[in-house]
Amino acid sequence: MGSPWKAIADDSRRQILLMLKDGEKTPSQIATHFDFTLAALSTHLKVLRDASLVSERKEGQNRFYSLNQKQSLGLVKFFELMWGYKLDSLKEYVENKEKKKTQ
Amino acid sequence: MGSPWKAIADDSRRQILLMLKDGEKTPSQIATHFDFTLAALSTHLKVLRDASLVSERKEGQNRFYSLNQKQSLGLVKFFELMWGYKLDSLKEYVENKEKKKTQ
DNA sequence: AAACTATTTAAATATTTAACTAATTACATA
DNA sequence: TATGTAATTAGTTAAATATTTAAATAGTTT
Repeated sequence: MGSPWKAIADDSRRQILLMLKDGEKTPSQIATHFDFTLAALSTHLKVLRDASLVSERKEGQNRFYSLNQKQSLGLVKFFELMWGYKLDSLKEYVENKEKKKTQ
Repeated sequence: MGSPWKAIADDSRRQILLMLKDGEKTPSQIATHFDFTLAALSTHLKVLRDASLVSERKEGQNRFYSLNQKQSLGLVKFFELMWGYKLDSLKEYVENKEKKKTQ
């Protein structure tokens, strides 16, 4: 499996992930938002797939890509680890954001 | 400022960050845990510094590096964004972990 | 001041990565 | 079956990155 950290390090690939948060999309749909070729996008999708950050579903001549949330949750584990298993910082951060939202 | 995503994409640099979670360390101390040279470590630290993931404190002939938590919290914002501002997944994840800890 | 210690910076090299064009695969439809 | 469409794979090139050795900087000690 490819490194999810390397996968997520690229600006375009992070944009792709954000693009998928509202539901699955085909490479052609995603490609319209970028300047580079479909071939380049295809390689980006491969990197994300190899890192298990996205899943691919085939339907006829189309392929649908969607977020694979589990793997990205795994990345948060690192931050958790970095903050000493305490989780306090992360939790406070999350709850703070939540307050802001409901204000 | 350098990209914190690129900074954190490297395995060695993530290890360095974890090494710092218990408190500040000098480059020489950190270097003992790696196979590469002190010069290589110095460049890794520069990348982390440029990404504001660590801070440097000078004292005599030593330099002490420490975690800069604020910036790494910023990275979590991306995951939050990816999960649709809902925060539910992240929150559930955090609380789940917390439960496990106290079990 | 000379020698030593801690660390960074510079220059060179090797590896990895991102992008392109062109070719290929796979499916759909006329 | 020929043509079109969707997407990937291959081969190439250019740029970025990681590492090394050697030199430089800065502070300490004798």
